[in-house]
Amino acid sequence: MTGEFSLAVHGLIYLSHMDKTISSETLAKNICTNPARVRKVMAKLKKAGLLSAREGADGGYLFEGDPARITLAQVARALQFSFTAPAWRSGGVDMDCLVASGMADIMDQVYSELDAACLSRLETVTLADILRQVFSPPPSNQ
Amino acid sequence: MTGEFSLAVHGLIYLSHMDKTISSETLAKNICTNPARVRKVMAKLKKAGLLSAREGADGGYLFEGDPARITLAQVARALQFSFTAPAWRSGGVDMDCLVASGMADIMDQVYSELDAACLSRLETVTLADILRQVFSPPPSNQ
DNA sequence: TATACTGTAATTATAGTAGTTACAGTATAA
DNA sequence: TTATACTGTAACTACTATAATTACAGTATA
Repeated sequence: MTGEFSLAVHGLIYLSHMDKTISSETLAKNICTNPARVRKVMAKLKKAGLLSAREGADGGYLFEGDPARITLAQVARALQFSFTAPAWRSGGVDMDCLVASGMADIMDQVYSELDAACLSRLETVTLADILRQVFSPPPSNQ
Repeated sequence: MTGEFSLAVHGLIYLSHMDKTISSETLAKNICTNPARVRKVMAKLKKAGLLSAREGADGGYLFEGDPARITLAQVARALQFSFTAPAWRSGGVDMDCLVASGMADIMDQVYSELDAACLSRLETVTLADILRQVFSPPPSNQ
Protein backbone atom coordinates (compact mmCIF):
# COMPACT_ATOMS: atom_id res chain seq x y z
CA MET A 1 0.00 0.00 0.00
CA THR A 2 1.15 3.56 -0.67
CA GLY A 3 1.49 6.22 2.02
CA GLU A 4 -0.87 8.53 0.11
CA PHE A 5 -3.63 8.37 2.72
CA SER A 6 -1.23 9.12 5.59
CA LEU A 7 0.19 12.01 3.61
CA ALA A 8 -3.26 13.43 2.89
CA VAL A 9 -4.39 13.27 6.52
CA HIS A 10 -1.09 14.71 7.74
CA GLY A 11 -1.38 17.57 5.24
CA LEU A 12 -4.97 18.36 6.16
CA ILE A 13 -4.15 18.34 9.87
CA TYR A 14 -1.20 20.65 9.37
CA LEU A 15 -3.23 23.02 7.18
CA SER A 16 -6.20 23.15 9.52
CA HIS A 17 -3.89 23.77 12.44
CA MET A 18 -1.98 26.59 10.72
CA ASP A 19 -5.14 28.13 9.32
CA LYS A 20 -3.35 29.99 6.52
CA THR A 21 -2.01 29.36 3.02
CA ILE A 22 0.93 26.94 3.05
CA SER A 23 3.16 26.00 0.12
CA SER A 24 3.88 22.44 -0.99
CA GLU A 25 7.49 22.99 0.04
CA THR A 26 6.61 23.85 3.63
CA LEU A 27 4.15 20.95 3.76
CA ALA A 28 6.74 18.57 2.33
CA LYS A 29 9.24 19.57 5.04
CA ASN A 30 6.71 18.90 7.78
CA ILE A 31 5.58 15.60 6.28
CA CYS A 32 9.14 14.54 5.39
CA THR A 33 8.69 14.01 1.71
CA ASN A 34 9.10 16.02 -1.49
CA PRO A 35 6.97 18.90 -2.82
CA ALA A 36 5.97 17.16 -6.07
CA ARG A 37 4.47 14.24 -4.15
CA VAL A 38 2.63 16.63 -1.87
CA ARG A 39 1.20 18.55 -4.83
CA LYS A 40 -0.03 15.35 -6.47
CA VAL A 41 -2.01 14.40 -3.37
CA MET A 42 -3.23 17.90 -2.54
CA ALA A 43 -4.48 18.30 -6.12
CA LYS A 44 -6.85 15.37 -5.53
CA LEU A 45 -8.08 16.83 -2.24
CA LYS A 46 -8.68 20.12 -4.00
CA LYS A 47 -10.75 18.42 -6.73
CA ALA A 48 -12.84 16.86 -3.97
CA GLY A 49 -13.36 20.29 -2.42
CA LEU A 50 -11.53 19.49 0.80
CA LEU A 51 -9.18 22.43 0.41
CA SER A 52 -8.39 25.28 -1.96
CA ALA A 53 -5.15 25.98 -3.82
CA ARG A 54 -3.81 29.30 -5.03
CA GLU A 55 -1.15 29.49 -7.70
CA GLY A 56 1.24 32.38 -8.08
CA ALA A 57 3.29 34.28 -5.56
CA ASP A 58 2.25 33.77 -1.94
CA GLY A 59 0.05 30.90 -3.10
CA GLY A 60 -0.27 27.42 -1.64
CA TYR A 61 -2.98 25.37 0.03
CA LEU A 62 -5.67 26.55 2.39
CA PHE A 63 -8.08 24.51 4.49
CA GLU A 64 -11.32 26.36 5.05
CA GLY A 65 -13.75 23.68 6.18
CA ASP A 66 -14.85 22.56 9.63
CA PRO A 67 -12.51 19.80 10.91
CA ALA A 68 -15.39 18.35 12.89
CA ARG A 69 -17.38 17.78 9.71
CA ILE A 70 -14.69 16.18 7.55
CA THR A 71 -14.30 12.43 8.07
CA LEU A 72 -11.30 10.32 7.13
CA ALA A 73 -13.68 8.39 4.88
CA GLN A 74 -14.16 11.55 2.80
CA VAL A 75 -10.39 11.86 2.54
CA ALA A 76 -9.99 8.25 1.41
CA ARG A 77 -12.75 8.65 -1.16
CA ALA A 78 -11.20 11.88 -2.47
CA LEU A 79 -8.05 9.87 -3.19
CA GLN A 80 -9.99 6.89 -4.55
CA PHE A 81 -7.74 4.99 -2.24
CA SER A 82 -7.79 1.21 -1.88
CA PHE A 83 -6.63 0.01 1.53
CA THR A 84 -6.50 -3.72 1.00
CA ALA A 85 -6.24 -4.85 -2.63
CA PRO A 86 -2.90 -6.57 -3.34
CA ALA A 87 -1.31 -6.31 -6.78
CA TRP A 88 -0.75 -10.05 -7.02
CA ARG A 89 -3.65 -12.34 -7.98
CA SER A 90 -3.64 -16.13 -7.62
CA GLY A 91 -4.45 -18.61 -10.38
CA GLY A 92 -5.39 -17.55 -13.89
CA VAL A 93 -8.71 -16.98 -15.67
CA ASP A 94 -7.85 -19.27 -18.57
CA MET A 95 -7.08 -22.31 -16.42
CA ASP A 96 -9.21 -25.42 -16.55
CA CYS A 97 -9.78 -25.84 -12.81
CA LEU A 98 -12.70 -23.88 -11.33
CA VAL A 99 -10.61 -23.03 -8.28
CA ALA A 100 -7.62 -21.79 -10.29
CA SER A 101 -9.78 -19.78 -12.69
CA GLY A 102 -12.22 -18.40 -10.15
CA MET A 103 -10.27 -17.52 -7.01
CA ALA A 104 -8.86 -14.19 -8.18
CA ASP A 105 -12.28 -12.68 -8.85
CA ILE A 106 -13.64 -14.03 -5.60
CA MET A 107 -10.73 -12.57 -3.64
CA ASP A 108 -11.13 -9.26 -5.45
CA GLN A 109 -14.67 -9.19 -4.13
CA VAL A 110 -13.44 -10.00 -0.62
CA TYR A 111 -10.95 -7.12 -0.76
CA SER A 112 -13.61 -4.75 -2.03
CA GLU A 113 -15.77 -5.70 0.97
CA LEU A 114 -12.81 -5.07 3.26
CA ASP A 115 -12.28 -1.65 1.70
CA ALA A 116 -15.94 -0.92 2.36
CA ALA A 117 -15.49 -2.01 5.98
CA CYS A 118 -12.50 0.34 6.29
CA LEU A 119 -14.46 3.27 4.85
CA SER A 120 -17.34 2.52 7.17
CA ARG A 121 -14.98 2.61 10.14
CA LEU A 122 -13.42 5.86 8.90
CA GLU A 123 -16.86 7.51 8.67
CA THR A 124 -16.69 7.71 12.46
CA VAL A 125 -13.34 9.55 12.60
CA THR A 126 -13.14 13.29 11.85
CA LEU A 127 -10.17 15.59 11.37
CA ALA A 128 -11.17 17.17 14.69
CA ASP A 129 -10.67 13.78 16.39
CA ILE A 130 -7.16 13.57 14.96
CA LEU A 131 -6.40 17.18 15.93
CA ARG A 132 -7.39 16.36 19.51
CA GLN A 133 -5.02 13.38 19.51
CA VAL A 134 -2.18 15.49 18.12
CA PHE A 135 -2.54 18.32 20.63
CA SER A 136 -3.73 16.41 23.69
CA PRO A 137 -1.48 13.35 23.56
CA PRO A 138 -2.33 10.73 26.19
CA PRO A 139 0.12 10.83 29.15
CA SER A 140 3.06 8.52 28.56
CA ASN A 141 3.04 5.61 31.00
CA GLN A 142 6.54 5.78 32.37
CA MET B 1 0.36 -5.45 0.46
CA THR B 2 1.58 -8.98 -0.25
CA GLY B 3 -0.56 -11.68 -1.86
CA GLU B 4 0.01 -14.02 1.09
CA PHE B 5 -3.60 -13.95 2.23
CA SER B 6 -4.94 -14.70 -1.26
CA LEU B 7 -2.46 -17.52 -1.59
CA ALA B 8 -3.49 -19.01 1.76
CA VAL B 9 -7.20 -18.92 0.99
CA HIS B 10 -6.65 -20.31 -2.51
CA GLY B 11 -4.56 -23.14 -1.09
CA LEU B 12 -7.08 -24.01 1.60
CA ILE B 13 -9.94 -24.00 -0.91
CA TYR B 14 -8.03 -26.27 -3.28
CA LEU B 15 -7.05 -28.65 -0.49
CA SER B 16 -10.53 -28.85 1.00
CA HIS B 17 -11.96 -29.46 -2.45
CA MET B 18 -9.47 -32.23 -3.33
CA ASP B 19 -9.74 -33.83 0.09
CA LYS B 20 -6.40 -35.60 -0.15
CA THR B 21 -2.71 -34.93 0.39
CA ILE B 22 -1.37 -32.43 -2.17
CA SER B 23 2.28 -31.42 -2.69
CA SER B 24 3.53 -27.84 -2.73
CA GLU B 25 4.38 -28.33 -6.38
CA THR B 26 0.83 -29.23 -7.38
CA LEU B 27 -0.53 -26.39 -5.25
CA ALA B 28 1.93 -23.95 -6.80
CA LYS B 29 0.80 -24.91 -10.32
CA ASN B 30 -2.83 -24.32 -9.41
CA ILE B 31 -2.13 -21.04 -7.66
CA CYS B 32 0.35 -19.90 -10.32
CA THR B 33 3.34 -19.35 -8.13
CA ASN B 34 6.39 -21.31 -6.96
CA PRO B 35 6.57 -24.22 -4.49
CA ALA B 36 8.88 -22.46 -2.02
CA ARG B 37 6.44 -19.60 -1.59
CA VAL B 38 3.58 -22.05 -1.13
CA ARG B 39 5.51 -23.97 1.53
CA LYS B 40 6.30 -20.76 3.44
CA VAL B 41 2.62 -19.89 3.69
CA MET B 42 1.38 -23.43 4.31
CA ALA B 43 3.90 -23.82 7.14
CA LYS B 44 2.17 -20.94 8.96
CA LEU B 45 -1.27 -22.46 8.42
CA LYS B 46 0.05 -25.74 9.75
CA LYS B 47 1.40 -24.07 12.89
CA ALA B 48 -2.06 -22.57 13.43
CA GLY B 49 -3.61 -26.03 13.08
CA LEU B 50 -5.54 -25.21 9.92
CA LEU B 51 -4.00 -28.11 8.01
CA SER B 52 -1.50 -30.93 8.43
CA ALA B 53 1.70 -31.53 6.49
CA ARG B 54 3.45 -34.82 5.85
CA GLU B 55 7.07 -34.94 4.77
CA GLY B 56 8.61 -37.79 2.82
CA ALA B 57 7.42 -39.67 -0.23
CA ASP B 58 3.73 -39.19 -1.02
CA GLY B 59 3.67 -36.37 1.50
CA GLY B 60 2.18 -32.90 1.16
CA TYR B 61 -0.63 -30.91 2.73
CA LEU B 62 -3.98 -32.18 3.94
CA PHE B 63 -7.01 -30.20 5.04
CA GLU B 64 -9.04 -32.15 7.58
CA GLY B 65 -11.25 -29.50 9.19
CA ASP B 66 -14.82 -28.45 8.49
CA PRO B 67 -14.85 -25.66 5.87
CA ALA B 68 -18.03 -24.28 7.45
CA ARG B 69 -16.22 -23.74 10.73
CA ILE B 70 -13.06 -22.05 9.45
CA THR B 71 -13.39 -18.30 8.90
CA LEU B 72 -11.16 -16.11 6.77
CA ALA B 73 -10.38 -14.21 9.97
CA GLN B 74 -8.74 -17.36 11.36
CA VAL B 75 -6.67 -17.59 8.19
CA ALA B 76 -5.56 -13.95 8.42
CA ARG B 77 -4.65 -14.39 12.08
CA ALA B 78 -2.68 -17.56 11.33
CA LEU B 79 -0.56 -15.49 8.94
CA GLN B 80 -0.38 -12.53 11.33
CA PHE B 81 -1.35 -10.61 8.28
CA SER B 82 -1.77 -6.84 8.19
CA PHE B 83 -4.21 -5.66 5.54
CA THR B 84 -3.76 -1.91 5.74
CA ALA B 85 -0.48 -0.72 7.30
CA PRO B 86 1.72 1.09 4.73
CA ALA B 87 5.50 0.91 5.02
CA TRP B 88 5.91 4.66 4.66
CA ARG B 89 5.28 6.89 7.70
CA SER B 90 4.92 10.66 7.55
CA GLY B 91 6.88 13.16 9.65
CA GLY B 92 9.52 12.13 12.15
CA VAL B 93 9.45 11.53 15.91
CA ASP B 94 12.37 13.86 16.59
CA MET B 95 10.81 16.88 14.90
CA ASP B 96 9.83 19.95 16.84
CA CYS B 97 6.27 20.32 15.54
CA LEU B 98 3.61 18.29 17.35
CA VAL B 99 1.97 17.43 14.03
CA ALA B 100 5.20 16.27 12.39
CA SER B 101 6.29 14.26 15.41
CA GLY B 102 2.91 12.80 16.30
CA MET B 103 1.13 11.91 13.08
CA ALA B 104 2.92 8.63 12.38
CA ASP B 105 1.87 7.06 15.67
CA ILE B 106 -1.67 8.34 15.30
CA MET B 107 -1.93 6.92 11.79
CA ASP B 108 -0.48 3.61 12.98
CA GLN B 109 -3.35 3.46 15.42
CA VAL B 110 -5.85 4.25 12.66
CA TYR B 111 -4.45 1.43 10.54
CA SER B 112 -4.59 -0.97 13.43
CA GLU B 113 -8.28 -0.11 13.89
CA LEU B 114 -8.81 -0.71 10.16
CA ASP B 115 -7.14 -4.10 10.42
CA ALA B 116 -9.48 -4.92 13.28
CA ALA B 117 -12.44 -3.87 11.14
CA CYS B 118 -11.21 -6.15 8.35
CA LEU B 119 -10.85 -9.10 10.72
CA SER B 120 -14.28 -8.43 12.12
CA ARG B 121 -15.74 -8.53 8.60
CA LEU B 122 -13.82 -11.73 7.81
CA GLU B 123 -15.25 -13.44 10.90
CA THR B 124 -18.47 -13.69 8.91
CA VAL B 125 -16.94 -15.45 5.90
CA THR B 126 -16.12 -19.18 6.05
CA LEU B 127 -14.21 -21.40 3.65
CA ALA B 128 -17.56 -23.03 2.89
CA ASP B 129 -18.85 -19.67 1.68
CA ILE B 130 -15.91 -19.36 -0.69
CA LEU B 131 -16.32 -22.96 -1.87
CA ARG B 132 -19.95 -22.21 -2.75
CA GLN B 133 -18.86 -19.17 -4.77
CA VAL B 134 -16.24 -21.21 -6.62
CA PHE B 135 -18.53 -24.06 -7.57
CA SER B 136 -21.82 -22.19 -8.00
CA PRO B 137 -20.64 -19.13 -9.88
CA PRO B 138 -23.37 -16.55 -10.44
CA PRO B 139 -24.70 -16.62 -14.05
CA SER B 140 -22.75 -14.28 -16.28
CA ASN B 141 -24.89 -11.38 -17.47
CA GLN B 142 -24.36 -11.54 -21.22
C1' DT C 1 8.29 41.64 -16.09
C1' DA C 2 10.35 39.24 -12.16
C1' DT C 3 8.94 36.15 -8.70
C1' DA C 4 6.75 32.37 -6.40
C1' DC C 5 3.67 29.38 -6.58
C1' DT C 6 0.60 24.89 -8.61
C1' DG C 7 -0.14 21.00 -11.79
C1' DT C 8 1.85 17.50 -14.13
C1' DA C 9 4.96 14.54 -16.58
C1' DA C 10 9.25 12.10 -17.28
C1' DT C 11 13.04 9.96 -15.16
C1' DT C 12 15.80 7.83 -11.59
C1' DA C 13 16.44 5.51 -7.21
C1' DT C 14 14.89 2.63 -3.55
C1' DA C 15 12.57 -0.87 -1.40
C1' DG C 16 9.00 -4.32 -1.04
C1' DT C 17 7.56 -8.51 -3.21
C1' DA C 18 7.86 -12.64 -5.89
C1' DG C 19 10.81 -16.18 -8.13
C1' DT C 20 14.78 -19.31 -8.13
C1' DT C 21 17.98 -22.39 -6.37
C1' DA C 22 19.76 -25.22 -2.98
C1' DC C 23 20.00 -28.29 0.75
C1' DA C 24 19.31 -30.44 5.38
C1' DG C 25 15.76 -33.19 7.49
C1' DT C 26 12.23 -36.87 7.18
C1' DA C 27 8.93 -40.32 5.75
C1' DT C 28 7.98 -44.16 2.59
C1' DA C 29 8.74 -48.14 0.04
C1' DA C 30 11.43 -51.23 -2.83
C1' DT D 1 19.89 -49.75 3.26
C1' DT D 2 19.08 -47.04 -0.18
C1' DA D 3 16.49 -44.43 -3.61
C1' DT D 4 12.79 -41.40 -3.83
C1' DA D 5 9.74 -37.65 -2.84
C1' DC D 6 8.38 -34.73 0.05
C1' DT D 7 8.65 -30.26 3.78
C1' DG D 8 11.02 -26.37 5.96
C1' DT D 9 14.03 -22.84 5.43
C1' DA D 10 17.61 -19.82 3.84
C1' DA D 11 20.23 -17.22 0.47
C1' DC D 12 20.10 -15.02 -3.64
C1' DT D 13 18.19 -12.90 -7.93
C1' DA D 14 14.63 -10.55 -10.50
C1' DC D 15 10.81 -7.71 -10.78
C1' DT D 16 7.69 -4.16 -9.86
C1' DA D 17 5.58 -0.82 -6.86
C1' DT D 18 6.68 3.28 -4.55
C1' DA D 19 9.05 7.43 -3.50
C1' DA D 20 12.42 11.04 -4.90
C1' DT D 21 14.20 14.09 -8.29
C1' DT D 22 14.12 17.18 -12.01
C1' DA D 23 11.96 20.01 -15.13
C1' DC D 24 8.73 23.00 -17.14
C1' DA D 25 4.31 25.09 -18.73
C1' DG D 26 0.68 27.73 -16.63
C1' DT D 27 -0.84 31.37 -13.37
C1' DA D 28 -1.29 34.81 -9.86
C1' DT D 29 0.87 38.73 -7.56
C1' DA D 30 3.46 42.82 -6.94
